[in-house]
Amino acid sequence: MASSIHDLARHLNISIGTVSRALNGRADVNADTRQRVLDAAKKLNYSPNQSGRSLRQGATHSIAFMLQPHPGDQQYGEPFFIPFLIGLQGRLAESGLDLTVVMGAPGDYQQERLRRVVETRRADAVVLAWTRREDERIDYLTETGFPFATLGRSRTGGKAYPSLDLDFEKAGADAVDRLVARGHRRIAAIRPSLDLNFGHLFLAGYRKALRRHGIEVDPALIADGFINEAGGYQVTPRVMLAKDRPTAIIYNNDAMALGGCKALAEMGIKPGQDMAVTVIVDTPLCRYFSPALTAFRPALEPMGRRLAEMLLASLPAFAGPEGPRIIREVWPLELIARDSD
Amino acid sequence: MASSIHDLARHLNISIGTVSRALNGRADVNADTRQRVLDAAKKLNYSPNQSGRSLRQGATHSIAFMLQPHPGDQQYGEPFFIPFLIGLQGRLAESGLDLTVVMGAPGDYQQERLRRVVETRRADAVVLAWTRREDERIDYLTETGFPFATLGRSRTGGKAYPSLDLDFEKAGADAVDRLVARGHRRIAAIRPSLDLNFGHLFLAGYRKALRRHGIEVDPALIADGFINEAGGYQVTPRVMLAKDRPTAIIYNNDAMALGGCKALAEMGIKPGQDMAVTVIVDTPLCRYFSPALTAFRPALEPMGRRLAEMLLASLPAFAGPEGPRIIREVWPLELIARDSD
DNA sequence: CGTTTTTCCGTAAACGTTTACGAGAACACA
DNA sequence: TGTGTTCTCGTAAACGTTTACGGAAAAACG
Repeated sequence: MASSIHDLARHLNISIGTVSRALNGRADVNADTRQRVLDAAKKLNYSPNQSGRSLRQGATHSIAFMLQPHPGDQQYGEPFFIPFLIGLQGRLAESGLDLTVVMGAPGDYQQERLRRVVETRRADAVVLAWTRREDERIDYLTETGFPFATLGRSRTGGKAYPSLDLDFEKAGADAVDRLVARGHRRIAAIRPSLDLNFGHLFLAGYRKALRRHGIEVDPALIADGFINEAGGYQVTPRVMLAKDRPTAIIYNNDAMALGGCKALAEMGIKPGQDMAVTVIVDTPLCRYFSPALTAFRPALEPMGRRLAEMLLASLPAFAGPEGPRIIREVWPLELIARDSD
Repeated sequence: MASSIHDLARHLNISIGTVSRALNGRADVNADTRQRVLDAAKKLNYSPNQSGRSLRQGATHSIAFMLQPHPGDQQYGEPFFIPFLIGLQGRLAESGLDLTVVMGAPGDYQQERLRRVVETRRADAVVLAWTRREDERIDYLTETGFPFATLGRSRTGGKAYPSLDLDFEKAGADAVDRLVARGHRRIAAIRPSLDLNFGHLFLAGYRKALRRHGIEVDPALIADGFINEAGGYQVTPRVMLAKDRPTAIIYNNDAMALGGCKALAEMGIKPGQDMAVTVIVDTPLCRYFSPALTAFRPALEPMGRRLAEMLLASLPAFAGPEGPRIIREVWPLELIARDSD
């Protein structure tokens, strides 16, 4: 069916070794025979069997991205990644690497799936997202020495791996600054209840900024819930019960903000009018919601490209002459002012 | 580093053949030795090298989904797929198959990428989406005999492959019926200008329903544009120029509807008030837009599961005792009435 | 006890590549 | 002519599996 390197060799009356060398552009092959090999390859529609190559070289030439839907979050969490993935695959393709997204079922925190990818050597490296403060995936990968990079930081105990994250701390502080400048002093913060690292960072920035403005941090104004619409809907009433009601709410997440606005509406409170609402991570939904939600926007596609470069730099096979390097970066979020605050 | 079947064999003082047989559950191996092998495998943390297996068996045990961002459509088209992919991978996993999403750059219509997947035998089958009326990918796959299934139909000249599609024709007709019942007679239709098959189906249903109601089809009320927000924004004014203005617009696509609503707003026309707006394929954006858009919703996750089953039934290695079967199905879209019409 | 069957396992080939090694031919140089 | 160098290519091993085949040992049978 599909032609192998043997067919090619037989057809040209030449040894398979020479064919392989010609195809792979090695120096020790006559320019003339190389051309003949290339022509024949095109004619016979030959392309090398990936399993064969991988087996021999011990490399798959593909990078795995672990995509992990959150439970009940089928709609929101992942669109976020598409532009990122476009950037990632674009850069990887330039280095001859494929990007394969390995899907998991919602819920299981992909530890098992990750093991499979690593142990069966389906990829040369993996890219992780939704990093947690304590992330067993990172522990596992560093232990086994399998190459990886993360979108998002973690609380790493001195482990070194390429990572690119957004400056959620600064965004949290910026959000507070902006609200204070507009006269607010009772500012609530709502974030996901999971151990997701960006939730912690956001809250740290929020706290720091409040203190800087001489505003006491009121625990009654801080809450967390499921990272989806239902979570925002459930948890918003809680901060509204504070004896001194908030006049502004910062949501860490678009889905939670949407659920929160629904809860506010049911209390007769109009976002952008009776209540300032800010979202940390912008998505298309923020833009089209009514009122349009003020949000902080990441540059997802460039981030994808950049993380690919960082990962490549850490791989011996792709690193420059100076050898592998580990890079970590934190990128800013851009404020997009809209109508909700 | 990673343990191979040889390590296992050496450790147990047994031949690799026996180890392999034990691991693969073949009958001709003593129950006792099998247990010893399994224990050792767990202890040495052994798992088979995928490249080795694939090479020997001629099968990769993975299915590829070709994800193709549309140009300028980084935000809208793909979230659509996530629930579908969840269903797809869920069912495939039950049969021991991995789902890998191969990303393409926006723009190139993935013919080249598809070739690579097929020729380098990176997957045992592929799943296509965004089928066109004339689809060269389908031609290519049927010619080469590579197994595949499609989300969406095509104008197949007698070619047989598993496919699952939504009943866009009926949705188009239903949309018209509903608008007519609400007193509209000047109904516009806006769809993507690409050769995407669902655009044709939608329009056919639209036309048929109009005729059934004795309403003449006015070409001035039919337009197409880029399948993104800018496209909807650009093309909407065109139908508004008809001498007899429409009182309702059906959009084939959420992004185009959003752009269209923006155009309408700039003309001082309020969707849901001065103009009925209906969208064929529902997404979260439709729900959160203001006014919330009436739309037709697909059951994406079950569709994913179903298409996986259909694909499996067409693969000799997975088909039941009756042998491979080719199935095609068309699923209904459910009307979600909201505020825009 | 001899013969047949069954059970279990080792041997080795095969999948399609890449690559270290060596050898023959051509060439350069003295 | 003899020696050393450079080009080019063939040979064969290796990557980690699976599996057809055959054979030894054990069991069953008469």
